[in-house]
Parts: sequence; structure tokens; C-alpha cells
Amino acid sequence: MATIQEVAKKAGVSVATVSRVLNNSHTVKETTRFKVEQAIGALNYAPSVLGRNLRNSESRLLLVLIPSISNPFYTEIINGIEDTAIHEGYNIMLCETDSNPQREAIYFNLVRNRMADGIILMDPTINRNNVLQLAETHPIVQCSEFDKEGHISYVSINNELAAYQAVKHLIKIGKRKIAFINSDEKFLYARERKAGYEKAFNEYDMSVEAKWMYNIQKLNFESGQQAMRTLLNQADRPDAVFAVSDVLAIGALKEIHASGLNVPNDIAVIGFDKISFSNMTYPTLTTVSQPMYRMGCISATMIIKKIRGEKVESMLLEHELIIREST
Amino acid sequence: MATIQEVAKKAGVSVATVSRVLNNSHTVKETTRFKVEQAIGALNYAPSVLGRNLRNSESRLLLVLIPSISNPFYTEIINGIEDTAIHEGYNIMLCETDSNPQREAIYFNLVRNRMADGIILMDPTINRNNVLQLAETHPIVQCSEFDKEGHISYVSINNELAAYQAVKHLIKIGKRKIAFINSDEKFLYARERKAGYEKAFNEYDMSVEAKWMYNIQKLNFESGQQAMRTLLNQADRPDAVFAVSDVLAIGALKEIHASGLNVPNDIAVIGFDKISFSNMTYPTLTTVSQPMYRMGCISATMIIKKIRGEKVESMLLEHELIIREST
DNA sequence: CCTCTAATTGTAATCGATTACAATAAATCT
DNA sequence: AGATTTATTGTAATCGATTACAATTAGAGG
Repeated sequence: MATIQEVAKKAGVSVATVSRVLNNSHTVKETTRFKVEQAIGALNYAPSVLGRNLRNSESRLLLVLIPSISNPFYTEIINGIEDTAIHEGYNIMLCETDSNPQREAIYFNLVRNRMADGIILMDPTINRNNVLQLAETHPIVQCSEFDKEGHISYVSINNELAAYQAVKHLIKIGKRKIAFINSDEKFLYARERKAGYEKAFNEYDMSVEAKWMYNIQKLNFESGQQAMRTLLNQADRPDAVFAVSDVLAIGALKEIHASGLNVPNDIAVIGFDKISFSNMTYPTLTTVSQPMYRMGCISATMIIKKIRGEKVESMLLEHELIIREST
Repeated sequence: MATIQEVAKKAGVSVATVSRVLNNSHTVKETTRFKVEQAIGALNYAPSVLGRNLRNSESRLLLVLIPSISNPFYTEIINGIEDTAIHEGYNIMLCETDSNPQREAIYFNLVRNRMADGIILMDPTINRNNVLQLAETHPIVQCSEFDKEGHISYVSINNELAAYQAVKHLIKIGKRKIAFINSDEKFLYARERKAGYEKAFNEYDMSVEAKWMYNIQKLNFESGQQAMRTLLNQADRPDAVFAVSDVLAIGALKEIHASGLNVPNDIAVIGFDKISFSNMTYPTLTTVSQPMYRMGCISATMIIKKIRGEKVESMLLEHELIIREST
């Protein structure tokens, strides 16, 4: 590949002038610019981002850390991030942590090593101290999941309110024995949605029963099935289920179906996230919709501001309860 | 952030020695190594990948281009790529082209600009000439979708055979009016699977009817529904459907259900890819499974070999027909 | 204690760009 | 024309690492 030196020689100018053409500085004469552009074309030259980045000490790369790309919840967020990033001249590196501390270390080092300029963090399971420490010296924003005590900016929704409204909806359609399929409570959203669930129960003087609570380990369909199986095997079976993720709710739906019960008459089901598949289930799934694309855009804007050294403020966006056939 | 110079000064050695410690050269005395490591620790130093990359003229970054991250088909492939890449000391940049030529240009330039060392290409819709031209000078491999005429290495499956077997399976369970929901035939897999479909028809002396073929535009659930709606509205409705993607098949399933027909008795359905959702539908979906994780691993290995200047050979991997409730 | 070889360490060039500052060319003004 | 200002272009330092080669130090042998 050609370098800027070769272009300069071919065009009969200095490297500085070539660089000026590249960065379209207005201080270069039209005829010179033309010569340089000819040379660039002739040599099929493209500037090395390596040299430029070293000089400017930036990489124009954003690290996006997600627990798992297979969860459709993240795809819209990522679209938002990518659109915004490209618009601002950044590219993104999408990295799946798999909640694996070794990967975490690798990816965090990409920022320490200046391979990336900042991190959009969506993986809540990552070692808290590491994150806080990294945030001391490098730009980080949290998206969706965040650390309430920390001082790291975030964009998310009001999970407690959303869960409260979802459960209240179930109560209003006459359900009282409402089961709760939750994630591991190390996740903030899990704790907050649980609080919302309990708040609704308290408001209607219903008692929160441990037997109707189930915490899954892995966020996939099978966990939802497994959870529902356990819940159905009880003497006093629930008449509704609130799952903290559509993926779990769909697994539950499947299991209810397998046991010959009807949704929503026997058991109503409500999920969370409004993933696109949630409209394809039988029956279609009632769910809580989050403004995922916007969350992505906002977190990208936030991290870029942070990289530029500007101040940013955390935000909580609006959610919406989408009532469909399953309730 | 500290630089190698500061570490050298603090440790009382030259930058060369620090570099040697960093790259654990064996020509450094144990006591010196210790001093340097102390300094590194004290300054919380991490080497800048920018400087190193410039010097080594490599980025250790692999570009992975996919049409859309929301298609679950790709997630397993990506896992394979990522695992292999990390193991070989590479990181990946996952990029969604959205089949958008502008994005294509941006991402292709990342290789030209040496921001990435090579490309794993899964987006078939990209301008063919651009790809071939880029492949002249830069490492590219194709995964899943590929260019038969080109000379670019690929890893994929035998789509024609897989489709042939799928359709034959439908014929064997007594179906004769087999509809075909296909993608745009600009895609190789679409053309090949169509060939397989026709081959099965010919073998059983069945005539391929245009009215049972439907080409979708966008690969999502809604397209599958739309396609099925059209197929059902015909006087002579099909008794089976072969869709080239589970996503489409699931949409079709939904539509069949909505029209009150039974799967598989009235209409059998078969998909392609074995995405994880396909086991959550009602009824569960018969589908063709591809070794996606392995495809990912192999394509990563191939591109890394190419980057190192080694020769690589294209491969076709084995597929498998997974028979479930929908047929 | 001195020589000679082997083991360490240091010096300085290099990768490919950007940019402050200096130098030159062109344009404007007396 | 000559002086002065302005527009263009060039020179060389710089970013942070790696590494060939030179220089130094240490160890072995006499």
C-alpha cells in the first residue's frame, strides 16, 4: 500500500500538503489540491488510520459490551448506537462478554491500550470494582443496566414503575396468583422489577408468596420453560406469570401450552422488552416496551461527549405497556 | 496515561528494555525484569496498541460484516468467530451493513486504512465488483454466502442438497402441493435452494408451479406472514411450505394458525437454520441445521491464515435435517 | 589481572500520519 | 518598483511503540 510519502513525491509536494488535502484544509491552492488528488487516485492511496490515530491519540472506536448477542433485546439498542456513532465519525466494536471475567479483562484492556476511546457497558455482571476503577480514568457510560451507587452516567428506564404497571395490569384483569420469573438478583433490573412486583401486591393487599417466585440462571427459552414447569408442578398453581424478559415469557408460554392449559384464561403471561418474536407467539405476548433504539442513540451520544470531555447527565426514558393476547 | 518512556525512566532502564519485558523477550536479566515490572505496576501502565500497531503495521482487528444482527442465524457464527479470534490474539469488529452501500464503503475503508487486518464477509448483497477488487489487495473470506465465480475463499454448506432433502422429506410424508418461500434470488443460497427444490420436484415427476413460489424482500417475521397470507388466498392452497429461513417459516406458521388451519395436517412447514426460536414455536419447527459455530471458527481461522500470508482452501460443511412437529 | 566470549542493555531509526513554525510565493499598497 | 501583507507550501518534531545494531557488563579461562 502506498504511504503519504509516496503520494507527496508523486505529486511533487511535501507530505504536509498531502495531509492538508486529506483533511481538506482550506489553505491549499486549487491547482495543488488537484495534483495531489491525481496522485492519490493514481496510487490508490488510502491514509493509514494507524499513523493518524497515534498522532491524534484517539482510535475513534467505541467499545460496546453486551452479555450476549443472542438476546434480541440488544439488537435495537445496537442499531441506535451504530447509527449515531457512524454519524459522528466513530465505529463500534461489539463485544460479547458472556459474563466471562477473562473476556472482561481483554475488552477493558482495549480501552487502557487506547485501541478504543470509550465503553458503552450493557453487561451488569461485570466486576463492579473494575468498572468503577476504569471509569476513574476512561470514558464509560452504562446502558440499560447501571450502578445506582456509582457515579457513572447511564441511560435506562424506570424498571420498578414498569414492573408495577405490568403486575397491576394482571391484577386488573382479575388475576391474583401472579407468579414472577426473575433473573438473578445481582442485576439491578431484577431487583427493581421485583420491587415493582411487590409494590403492586402491597397496594392490593395481596401477600407476596415465595412459592411463586422463581429466579433463573441463564436468560434463554429453556430457563423460561424450566421455571414454568416448576411453577406448574405446585399444588396451588398460579393464574398469571410476569417474566422479566420476553425470552423467558416465551419459554413459559411454550410450557403452559405443553401442559394443556390455556393462555390467558388459565394463566395470563406478560413479558418484558417487546422483542420482535413476541408478536409471533401463540398467543401474542403482552409485554413492556423499552425505547431501545433511542437508548442506543443516547448512550452513543453520551459516550462521545464524554470522550470530548463534556459533561453528560444520566437519563431515564419512558416505557410502555403493550397489551396483546396473552393477558 | 503513562508511556513506555516514563516506565523506562522510573525503572532506570531504556525503553528498549521495557519493550523487551513487555514482549517477554528472554534476553532480559531477572532482576531488571523485576524492576521494570515494579515500575509498570506503580505507574499503572498499559502499552498503547496504537504505537505498537503502527510499528508492526497490523491492527489485530478482524472485520465481520453481517447484513443484520437481528437475524439469530448469525449469532452462533459470531460466537465461533469471536472464540477463535480471541484465542489467536485478534479482536473482532462486528458491523451491520444493513445492505447499505454507504456503510459498505465505510467498512471496506477500515481495511484499506489498516484499521482492520481482514474481513469475514457474510453479506452477499454487497457490490460484487467492490468485493472482488478489495480481495485483490486485502484478506477476505466469505462465510455462508459466497461468490461461486470469484476466487475468494469461503466456508459454507451445500444449499442445493439441503433444500432437496428438505423438500423430499415433505414429499415422503405425503405432501404434493409444496409452496416455497424464498429470499431474493440475488442471493446464492436462494438460487441454490431453489435448485434443490426443483430437483426434488423433478425426481417425483411433480411440476413446479409459479403460483406456489413467493420471493420476500426483507428477511423478517412479517415477510413470512405476508408470504403465507398470499399463498393461502389462492384457490388451490398448498399443503406444505418450505421456507429458506426459520424466521420466515415462523411467520408462516403464525399466519397459518391465524387462518384456523392445522400444522402439520393441513399444511406442513419446514424452515432453515435451526435458530433457537424454532424450538419454541407451536408446533415446533422442522428445519435444516447448519454447523454455525464451526462455520464461524473456520472462517476466523481462514482469515487469520490469509493475513499471515498462508494459503487456505474453501470448505463445504455438513448440514442436518431436524424433523420436529411441524412436518 | 587480563582476554575473550556471552549475556544484557542502550541508542537511534522506524512505522505513517499531523501540525507548529519557518520559508517562500503571490497579491496589494505606496 | 519596492515594501508590506497575505496566501501557500515546506521542514522537522511528534505521537508510542519495536528492533537492528552498537555498546556495555558479566563470566569463564588462563
